[in-house]
Amino acid sequence: MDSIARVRRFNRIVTAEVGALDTSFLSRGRPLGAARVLNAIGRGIADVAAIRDELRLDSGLLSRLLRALESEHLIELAPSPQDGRRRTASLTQAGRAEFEAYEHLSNQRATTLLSGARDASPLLDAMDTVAIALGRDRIQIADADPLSWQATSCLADYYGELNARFAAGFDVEKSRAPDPKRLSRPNGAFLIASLDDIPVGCVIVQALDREAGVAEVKRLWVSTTARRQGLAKALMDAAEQAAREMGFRTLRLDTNSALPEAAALYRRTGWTEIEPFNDDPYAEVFFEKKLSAV
Amino acid sequence: MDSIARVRRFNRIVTAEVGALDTSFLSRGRPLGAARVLNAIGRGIADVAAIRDELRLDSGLLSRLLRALESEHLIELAPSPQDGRRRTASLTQAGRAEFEAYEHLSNQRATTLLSGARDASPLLDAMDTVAIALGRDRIQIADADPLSWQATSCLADYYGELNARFAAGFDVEKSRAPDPKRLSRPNGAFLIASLDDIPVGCVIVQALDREAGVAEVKRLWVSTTARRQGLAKALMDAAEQAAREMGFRTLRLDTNSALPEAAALYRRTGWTEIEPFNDDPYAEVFFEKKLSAV
DNA sequence: CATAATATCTGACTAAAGTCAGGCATTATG
DNA sequence: CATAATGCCTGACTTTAGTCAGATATTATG
Repeated sequence: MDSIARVRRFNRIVTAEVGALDTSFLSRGRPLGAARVLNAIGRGIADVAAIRDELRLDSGLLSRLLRALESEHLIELAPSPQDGRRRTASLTQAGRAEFEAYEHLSNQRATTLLSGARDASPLLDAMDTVAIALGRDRIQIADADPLSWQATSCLADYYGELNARFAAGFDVEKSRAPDPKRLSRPNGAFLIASLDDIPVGCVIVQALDREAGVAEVKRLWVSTTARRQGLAKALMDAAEQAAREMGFRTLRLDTNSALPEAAALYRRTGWTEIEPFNDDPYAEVFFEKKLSAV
Repeated sequence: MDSIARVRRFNRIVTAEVGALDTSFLSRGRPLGAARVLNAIGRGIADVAAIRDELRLDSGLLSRLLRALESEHLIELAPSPQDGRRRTASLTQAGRAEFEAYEHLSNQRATTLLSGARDASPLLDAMDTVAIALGRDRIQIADADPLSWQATSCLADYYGELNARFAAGFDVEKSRAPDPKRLSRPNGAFLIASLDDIPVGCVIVQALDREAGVAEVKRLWVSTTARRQGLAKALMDAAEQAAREMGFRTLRLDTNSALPEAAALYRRTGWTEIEPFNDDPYAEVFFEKKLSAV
């Protein structure tokens, strides 16, 4: 079937649905513009310039919207302490309550949408796939706390996938699990790719031999909903960059033949196969890459 | 991860994308409202009341938008022949060209959107899944021409799935393929469930023994992107209804143990297992259902 | 310290969208 | 056939969104 027709059907149907989203923004008797500004402030966007940037509003228009919210006693405006020309907006108590009311409406809408399906998870996966494909350009890779929920959730998904892919399953206990304490710079890093705070992939860099300048790359994972977009490559590039920044000159990694696309990526990007450098029961193939200078 | 957060991320990202859709509607220097009306008329929505209904416009507002399009010589308005109070809109030649220009922009946008992905098909499947879940209530089941592209595409997908599911594959040639000539009422029917003209499932009813009032149900198929929403049940209900309307009192069908969810549905909905009634090589289990009166 | 640059606000606009009470034909109904 | 109902139109509004040229206050810079 024609793929353009499919995209357009998607647009048509989702436009109608998103129109309903606007009504939830309108249902509290406030114009859309004012509701959007209140929302941005509630989400922590405080500087007037930042709001203008986020919502792409004209300076004059935003000024008036802010005054309207101020006269409703929902927000307060104060000059920025750093720069007296700038102004910073914050929610009053009433404003916080109003913001929460909008949040509640949005959550309700999301719940209603899911409640129709007998099993929501294929729908959620499909939504993730679409959102990630459309928001591709906004995916950011950054250092993360290895104990954060984002990191934990990435690892859980990674282990789940290995368990499904390996003929004999995967048991974290048998594997050389990364030590959170060794995952902060300059000894290592837990890098997470995320879209709007939701993780879509990760990779770990961890010192193997500090003196020799050797580090190891582990836990390269990309969400099933974010694949085929070059994200694994971007994560590996970020890992190499992080390793260079921490002063490592050589990277090593091990992998398993049940993950052929990973090995293909390594071979494609300058890694060469080497002799085993550990006795991890799940490690079958070993790679090394010499890093060029920063 | 929190499913509500996932739905809201989807909404956020898709809203931005759909905003871009508006710009394509605006890029021809016509207000959005007028462009939407032109579009509706181009899509065949002719009656003024129908346009009002489709676009949820106020009678006065639409009247003005129509006049604006008329003064641009893009549309013509004429009283309806059936009812002199009603008016019917149609595109002039210039209007048709303008409509096509909008169509071209929309198609281009769809193409751009797809061009980012290395492999568009997971994205397209995800879009279908989302669109079908959101448009669930608008799915309609109707008789179709067995030679139409919709019917052909349903059967092709059905055969493809059997081929993937059966250990030994599936060869249409070996199966008792339905005869298009026997698929029009009162001898049979090819029912298709579709959303916005795009097929999402099908089922066939075909006479087995006219005198005895026995018909057969075949080719029950639901698109992978439309499953778990009760569509198979709706198609079977429609098939039973069609059979009743054509005067059949008994329905039979055969199925294969590689399709356990189908057999489960039949058992759940009043079908009972019977002795084989044909020698189709792919038929392993046979069912029958007596139809109650209309 | 004068001047330029920056950040926001104000006033005076316009365009687009939407609302609503009536008006005028046309059609349905007792 | 008179009356009611229907379908659309008109005029007179309001609200929302958006634009833009200054005004004002503050901060940076030579």
